[in-house]
Amino acid sequence: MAAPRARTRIQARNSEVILDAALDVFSQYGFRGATLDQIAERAGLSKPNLLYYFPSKEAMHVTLLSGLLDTWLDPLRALDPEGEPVEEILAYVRRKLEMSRLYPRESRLFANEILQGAPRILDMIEQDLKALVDEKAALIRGWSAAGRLADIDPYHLMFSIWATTQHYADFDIQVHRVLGQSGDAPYDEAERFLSHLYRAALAPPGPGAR
Amino acid sequence: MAAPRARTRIQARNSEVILDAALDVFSQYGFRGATLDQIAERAGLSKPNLLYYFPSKEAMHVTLLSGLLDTWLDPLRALDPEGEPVEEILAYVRRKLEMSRLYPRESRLFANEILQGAPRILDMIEQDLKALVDEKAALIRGWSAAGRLADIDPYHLMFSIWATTQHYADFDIQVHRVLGQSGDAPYDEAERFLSHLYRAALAPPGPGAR
DNA sequence: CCTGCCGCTGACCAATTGGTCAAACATTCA
DNA sequence: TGAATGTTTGACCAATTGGTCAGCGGCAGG
Repeated sequence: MAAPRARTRIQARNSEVILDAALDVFSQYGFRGATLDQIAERAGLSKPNLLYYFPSKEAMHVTLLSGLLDTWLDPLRALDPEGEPVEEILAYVRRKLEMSRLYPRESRLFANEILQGAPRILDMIEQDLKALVDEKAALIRGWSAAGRLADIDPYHLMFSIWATTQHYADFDIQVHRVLGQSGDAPYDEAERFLSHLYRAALAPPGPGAR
Repeated sequence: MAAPRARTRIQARNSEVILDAALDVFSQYGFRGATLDQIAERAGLSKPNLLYYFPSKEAMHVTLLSGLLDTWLDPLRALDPEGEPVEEILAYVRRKLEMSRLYPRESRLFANEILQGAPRILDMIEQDLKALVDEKAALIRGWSAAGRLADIDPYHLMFSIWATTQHYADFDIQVHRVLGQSGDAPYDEAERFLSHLYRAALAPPGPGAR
């Protein structure tokens, strides 16, 4: 998911191995709780070797985070002003849920960063994220005003979509234990549930609503 | 919120001061990322003094967590089988949102623990939490079967309620930055939004639905 | 006023932390 | 093949970590 700079084959491979291991550890323990020894062990490399590829622990963390927010927002960017409002938002929910299913570690890395006060991505949140959200919020408000969507707060709609979809990645242990299931089964159920939830809440108050 | 054992006045006061400081630090950095020095500084006590009241860092964490899950489930326990289904669930959402507003640190402590794999509360989740959720899920299914509630998966309904309400505590930095607001204002908007969301999704398919 | 316990602390400890470095080893390419 | 370049590591370092301990102060009850 992250694409490190690399000049040689070995650099490309090892940078990736390191970032993958770092993602494992950072996403579980957060930046402060992670140790280079843990990352080194999981990467199958020596600690000094990690520091041959990255100048510091923080550099690994920044590398992981910097690419993340961008990828994370792709599903929202894809919200199409030309599409049918309810279906567009439902498709967004599905894309977001798919992100949680495919990239749970990235979701947890992000959650950990926010929980710790977002020290390294506060700027990005206030700039890029806010700008995109404002844009899409205006779009959704337009849909509502045109009667093509229920009259709903677009910001809190997005918060709820983020919360419900990321929940399956961030709290997956709880989800699996409560359901007594394992694997990806919860995601299929979640998709059906969330489709119902948002379809019902977003349906426009048609002139002669059935 | 937590009630430490205490024999003398000083013990009662200092135990509470320590747990309050520990909650600050643990909820932000997680168990591994938290340090006794941080807790000591925030509590205004010396590090050895902390360890006079608690035998170890882990003991503080366990003390905080042990009381937490119980309190955390109170809103769900209060779901009344005798009540009107839709209003009962909406009241549950409001209680849960109120918990996030009043106890955001506790919410984050819990989130951190789950993110790290719930090493200290997995048992509680599989026992107490699962039992309560199963019970209430059966109740909700009954309501649906009786046509008093939409036919909806009760487990994922609860997941979505947890996710959306706790989001305002766990991701509050993001929420505030995106909204460009501060203080409790988001909570009032959230209550209106979530009421609409769940009312729409839970409304039973009445025989002659209006 | 003295005795005894509770509360508190400075000094200390071993283990772990992120990070350095010189030297050894491997690869590439002329 | 050999020199230059790229890769790896053991040994090491200072700082920080969670935790110990002997002793000191202060308050309470006799």
